[in-house]
Amino acid sequence: MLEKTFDPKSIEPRLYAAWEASGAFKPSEDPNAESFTIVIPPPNVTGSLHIGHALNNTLQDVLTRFHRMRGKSALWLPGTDHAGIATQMVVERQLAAAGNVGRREMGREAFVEKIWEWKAESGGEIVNQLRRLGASCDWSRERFTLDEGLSAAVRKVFVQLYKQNLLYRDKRLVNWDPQFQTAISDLEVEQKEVDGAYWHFAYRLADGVTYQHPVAFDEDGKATEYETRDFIVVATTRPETMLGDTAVAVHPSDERYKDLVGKDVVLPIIGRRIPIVADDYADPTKGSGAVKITPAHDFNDFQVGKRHGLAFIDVFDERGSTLARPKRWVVENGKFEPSAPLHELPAELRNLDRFSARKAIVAISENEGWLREIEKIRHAVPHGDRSGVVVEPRLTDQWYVDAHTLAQPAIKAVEEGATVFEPKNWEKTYFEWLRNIEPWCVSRQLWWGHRIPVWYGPRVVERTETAMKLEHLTPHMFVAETAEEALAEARDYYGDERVSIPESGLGSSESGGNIVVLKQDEDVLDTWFSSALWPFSTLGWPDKTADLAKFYPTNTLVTGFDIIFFWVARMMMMGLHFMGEVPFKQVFINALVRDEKGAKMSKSKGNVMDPLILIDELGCDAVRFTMTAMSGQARDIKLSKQRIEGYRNFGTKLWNASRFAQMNECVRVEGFDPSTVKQPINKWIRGETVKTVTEVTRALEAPAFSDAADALYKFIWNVFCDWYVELAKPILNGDDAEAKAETRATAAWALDVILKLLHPVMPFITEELWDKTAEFGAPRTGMLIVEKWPELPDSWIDADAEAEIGWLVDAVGEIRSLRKEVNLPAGAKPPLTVIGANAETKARLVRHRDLLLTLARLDSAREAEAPPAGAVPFVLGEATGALAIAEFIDLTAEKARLAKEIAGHVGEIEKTARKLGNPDFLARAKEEVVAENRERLADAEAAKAKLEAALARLVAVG
RNA sequence: GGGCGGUUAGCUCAGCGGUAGAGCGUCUCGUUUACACCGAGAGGGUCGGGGGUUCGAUCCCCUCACCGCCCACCA
Repeated sequence: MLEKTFDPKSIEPRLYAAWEASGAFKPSEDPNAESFTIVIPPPNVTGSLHIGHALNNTLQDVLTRFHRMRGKSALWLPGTDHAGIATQMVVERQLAAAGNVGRREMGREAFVEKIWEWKAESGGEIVNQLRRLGASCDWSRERFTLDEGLSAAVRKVFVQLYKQNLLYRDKRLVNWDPQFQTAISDLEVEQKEVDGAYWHFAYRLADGVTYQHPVAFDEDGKATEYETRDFIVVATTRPETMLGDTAVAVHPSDERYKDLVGKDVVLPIIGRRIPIVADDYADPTKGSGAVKITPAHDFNDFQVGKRHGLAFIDVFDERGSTLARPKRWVVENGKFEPSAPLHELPAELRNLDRFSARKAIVAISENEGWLREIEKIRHAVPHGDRSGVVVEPRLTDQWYVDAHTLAQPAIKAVEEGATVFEPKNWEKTYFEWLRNIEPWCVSRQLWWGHRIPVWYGPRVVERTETAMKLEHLTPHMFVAETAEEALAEARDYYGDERVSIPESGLGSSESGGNIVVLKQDEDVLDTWFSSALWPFSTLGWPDKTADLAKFYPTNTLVTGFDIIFFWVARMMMMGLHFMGEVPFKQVFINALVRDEKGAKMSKSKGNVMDPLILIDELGCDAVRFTMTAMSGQARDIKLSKQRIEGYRNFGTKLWNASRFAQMNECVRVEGFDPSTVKQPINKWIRGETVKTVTEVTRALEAPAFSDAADALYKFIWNVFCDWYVELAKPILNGDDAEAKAETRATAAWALDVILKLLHPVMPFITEELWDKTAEFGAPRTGMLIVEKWPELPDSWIDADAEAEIGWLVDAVGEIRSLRKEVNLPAGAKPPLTVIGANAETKARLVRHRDLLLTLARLDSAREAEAPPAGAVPFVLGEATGALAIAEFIDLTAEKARLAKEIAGHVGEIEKTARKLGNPDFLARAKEEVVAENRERLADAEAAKAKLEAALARLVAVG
């Protein structure tokens, strides 16, 4: 016998182990089976399962289990992401906490080794947590983005893109994170509103130049008063960069400064002369109309600097602290050339962090009298999304991917429907970003990641037969998939064997024996560079593997909208470029889980709900059902524990229905054919089951997860438990052996279908019941996880049975409702009389007398010509039902009840009649709608007549 | 500044052209041997405001208000 409740805690680990051991998670080898593939959005190795993962992975598992049961060769490919910055950060923090020396003191090799150690110890945590969620991933295919295979794929992609001119090295401004001391991409920059100010500075004009500047205006905005100025006012939000100013720009059409273009100003503090240039970038309506230009510290100024051939002066080091000697570049022939710094910073401004430098410069400006005004403002300032510190635009050499070129096929594929987003409106977001895409900076100055496969050696500038002249300042690059290949290329380039790569142990290590020593690029690649290859690198690319042939392109990608740019778009670009086919046919965008107040869950807010704790408390199935039910198409999900409890109860309900079946010997009958059943309730539940199979199948195909959850919930609870089980009781307790046997078999059959349909969403409880119910009846041939998905014929829906059971359900409902309204004690069992019944109703009354008596708690049910005295009437189809409850009736209350009900019908009659009286409605509305309204009117009138007759009798008696 | 969502019962959300739905919560009743993690019943909404299209609008269009998110920019 089943226990009274389901105990998830003891069952989940056992079943999961059994599934895994059975090989059920592996795709079937059946060569005729169509494939169904999902690649997991690889969680960070540092991560632990949060509620967003729970949602995302539940949906993937529902799909995988569904398609597996449908006979597909279903592969859900799992893995984790090395997550460059995040992991490096975590390990660095741990080392510090353990009192270790810092990463720099430790050195690159030792530090990376530490990370690997850490990964081996605790990196797999999230993978075990996915198991707790019931994820039916094929763990034998698990991948990690830094695996040798995936690393080879990364190198191949890098080299190919380079050779195709789609990847290049360039010096330009990047978003620099001074905390991590690395470049980051545009996407990793977050704009945050902060309090700031415009500092208005007066820069003195050189050579004693003066001009007339308007200071008062009339109503039309015309200047009425001028003052003579020997300075020009510029405003800035970043005073600390002024030491790198190389110009002041004014708009070419700005009358105020027309005569100053071409003149110089003297940069305060330093005393350096910088030109006033005319450039459209300067906006005459903003500030003073003149803007200081710092080409090495601002993206707009960078462009201005290039247009005017200005020098680029970088005043900060990699930490964002002031340099003693600012670095200076000039552009020659379109290339940045280092150039000698023109000056040093005054001693008191050296080696200050950005924020101290700002304070110091503002203080100086105030003391020296060139600070004109401080205007407080609130403005958006770029921050590193990981570090949270203010990002610094910085002039560095980095590797860039020509995203614009790669984006075009990715745009086209979605336009043409090769890949479809669900919900579709996310395509707009996708297009918007891809159509305005900027070059993608893929190099990172980190240690944890894929090392850039580029080696540098000196450039040959002159070659004679006996000697060559080498130049080291602008090195030659050897871009190759391996050190060996780079070495070979280099030997070819130098025409000499005496080349080595010491860190790879390649080439002669004899000191002095080499004429050239190559050095590999220090940087690593953006984590998303390797993630972009995920759908094919995990399947074995660049090798032409069987997996790749079978499982690419994948079917559905399930992910959050927050990584459409980071990941989805980039996989599209890389997949199309290297595979020639989209990486997935459908992108299902799931919502973001928020707390019950709608706030994003975050550790700092302390509102996180830990899915593992919820699984412990309420069971995995309950959490999964909640995720499935709430994954509608809204943008965010507000999760509350109560909701999960509700679905835990749902599981218990099913458990108890099975228990009921067991107690009543509803065991599976081998070879049972539902099409042969005779009992109306069995025909009816058979049809309801078919409808549910159809609906759940449709919903999971779409996928429309919440529709599936909804259909399952309603069928199992409101149809099977609330009605079928109740309707079956009299037969199961009765003497009709044949009907009893049929009902037992039908109940067992329907439950089996339920278990199958519910399995993708609630795998544990269904598998457990599948197993337990096999202890009786016919044995199972295998586990539910690999059971065939039900396919039932529509012909099993029986309209007559449906109508008949519908009538019964209505009758019971009417009587129950009535009993409450007249406050009939629960124990009272009045007789029911039905007046004016047609032949069918009379027959039903006989057939279902037992059920009516039980479910509506009646003493008797019979058909009669006239109602007994003191009976309370209700409408029952074409007939009138009456409960003889004279002793309980409050005559006044009963009159009021009838009057209220009649009024309801009158209202409806008026409304419907008005509609039907409208010639336009009759002429233009659809026929069915008109017919429906006519019927509604007739029904309402009939009901009203019956109740009026009853009321008349009541008045006569009273 | 550009874009995308949202505004429906106390709460969380479905519905998206033909008489307003669910779950939870609330209220009433219930020892009917599957289940109190239950059963039965009830109450509760001028579907954010205003226009328009239509025979008919919660649903389509316009507009306003508020809330949320994304992108871009601001010397």
